[in-house]
Amino acid sequence: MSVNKVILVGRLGRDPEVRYLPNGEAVANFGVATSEQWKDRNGERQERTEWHNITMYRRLAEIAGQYLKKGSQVYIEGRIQSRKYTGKDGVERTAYEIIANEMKMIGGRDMGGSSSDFDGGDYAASSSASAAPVAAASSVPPAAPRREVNKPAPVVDDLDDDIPF
Amino acid sequence: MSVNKVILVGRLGRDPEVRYLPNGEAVANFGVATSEQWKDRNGERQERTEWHNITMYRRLAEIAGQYLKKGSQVYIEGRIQSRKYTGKDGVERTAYEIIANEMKMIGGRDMGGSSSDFDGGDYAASSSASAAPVAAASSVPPAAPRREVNKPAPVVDDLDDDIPF
Amino acid sequence: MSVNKVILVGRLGRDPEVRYLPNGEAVANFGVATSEQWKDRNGERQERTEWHNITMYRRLAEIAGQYLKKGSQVYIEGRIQSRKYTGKDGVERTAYEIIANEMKMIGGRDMGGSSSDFDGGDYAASSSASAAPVAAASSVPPAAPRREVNKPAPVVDDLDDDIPF
Amino acid sequence: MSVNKVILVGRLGRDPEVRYLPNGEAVANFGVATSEQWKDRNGERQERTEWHNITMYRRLAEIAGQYLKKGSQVYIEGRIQSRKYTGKDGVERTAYEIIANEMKMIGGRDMGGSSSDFDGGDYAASSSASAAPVAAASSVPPAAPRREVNKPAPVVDDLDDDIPF
DNA sequence: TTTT
DNA sequence: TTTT
Repeated sequence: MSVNKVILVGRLGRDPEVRYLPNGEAVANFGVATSEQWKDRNGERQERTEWHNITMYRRLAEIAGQYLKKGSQVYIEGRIQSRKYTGKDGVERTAYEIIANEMKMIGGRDMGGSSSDFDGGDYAASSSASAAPVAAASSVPPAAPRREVNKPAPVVDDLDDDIPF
Repeated sequence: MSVNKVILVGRLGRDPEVRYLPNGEAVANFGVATSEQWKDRNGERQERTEWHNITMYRRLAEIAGQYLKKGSQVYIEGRIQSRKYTGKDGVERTAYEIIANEMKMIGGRDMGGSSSDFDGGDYAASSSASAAPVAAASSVPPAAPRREVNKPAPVVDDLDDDIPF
Repeated sequence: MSVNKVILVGRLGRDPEVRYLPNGEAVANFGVATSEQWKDRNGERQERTEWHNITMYRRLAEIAGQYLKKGSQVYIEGRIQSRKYTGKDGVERTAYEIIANEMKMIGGRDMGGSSSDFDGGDYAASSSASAAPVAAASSVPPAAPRREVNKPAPVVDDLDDDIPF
Repeated sequence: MSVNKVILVGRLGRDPEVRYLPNGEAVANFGVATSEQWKDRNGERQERTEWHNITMYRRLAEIAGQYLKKGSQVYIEGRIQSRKYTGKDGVERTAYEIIANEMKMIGGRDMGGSSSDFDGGDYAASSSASAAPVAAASSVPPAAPRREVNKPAPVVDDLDDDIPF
């Protein structure tokens, strides 16, 4: 028995990148920034920003592609997952990402999200999605040449690229 | 405004490693395993274990050093923090760790933890600890040659080693 | 957009009480204790126990009925929900309960739970369960004369009793 | 060992009510609404709103009094606590409230909160506050005749009123 | 009592 | 790469 839970509230650095697995399942990737402020011992205001790589599958991925935009503020629940990969430089590294199983749009108004088609909402991964991790390949982030996003999202044959995030 | 929160329940893979910063502050590092089970599309039982690198400071670090052992089951609350470092091979990598601000011992009994001196308990990082991240150096995990643990923990002069975790 | 999330780790005060709605859906009710200890300003050790009324539906309810027992340690995730009811004394009161959507058995071994048939596990409410609250009546806790539990659980016609929890 | 944690994101129904204990400690009370939407079996859109009674102490209470307003969107972390009281009608009831130990203002802009003096921020209860529950009396909500709020908050002699929330 |  |  164990628990591996992450709760984030932050903003997207870019529009989500949505891709499709050979079996038709959608996969969305995007970064979410959280930042903390504090005063150091000299009383100086400090800030530190952390970028979280988010991965969503299926319906959640599709919703992200439709409604989330660069700058959108989101509440995300998920789990931490690490993954080994070999970079173009032939070096093995470990990437970590948050596999989301729940997402809620925050703040609403129109920052990142056209209020005309949508005004806030919350979504959960299908039960099976949350229980059954998809094959490793599916959680590999987009390759070097970025493609169009939120558009006629291309069906890709192989997500097994060598560059993470 | 943002939220960066992690909740874990899992077991330690080793005894915690406790070190001391030049200013006398304790820093504890240890790994916690969480695992998930699921059935794949062929109905085969699958399991995946994730190892989380935990970092604790100050009082929480000292308590970890005193009461946690390899195999101990713990509840941990903290935040995700990443950190760039250059390995011995000269390659730059990013490590992620969980900076804990709360810890509770679970299950008790005698698996990992002598019930004679202690029977469960919960601890929170001092408010300032949670608000003010210590200098980056302090969150660097132990160097290659492992030292004694939970013992007359040595005061180290420099935590700026080049190997993470 | 809003978030209403509760995370509990505690022990059951009794075996779960499982009942069935007219439509065949299972409903489980049980109390979980959490306690906090602290030292008051006189340095005296204080303790306070809180009892949480847990409600589970469907598969989660059935699993609770099968595997949870008085004394079992559980991790529960859910939401807070209040409910007005009128007691036998004709007085209206408000009860609050935790509608669980995830449950994990902790600690294992044999305290509350026969390790022969089971060794820990985690369960999530079906997506629809979490999305669609059942009619108010279904969340009403068992009436005064306690019935058999974890057994050939009786199909009840009406859960609209007037005593909460 | 146990965990009793609540995470809420919602909006204040009214300005916080801040009072002071005889010892000078501030206590803030306010309601936060969370709501869930779902479609029932007839495909009809349903909504249910839950009101959570929030209690904050000390610095957190003062910050709430200063920066939170009716309509403000907040992230709150705390624990569930119940409390018995006898109403004016002589009937004993149990009230539940969320004792907050962390609060973050969300969304910013000017809905509920003058962006001139403040633009988002996060606050944690002092460590001692979170560890040591204040005397029961202190968590009793405001009595019938509402007093001024967010103003020269009066020092009250006794919070032992008989009406909760 | 909030908000969309 | 976000935002205040």
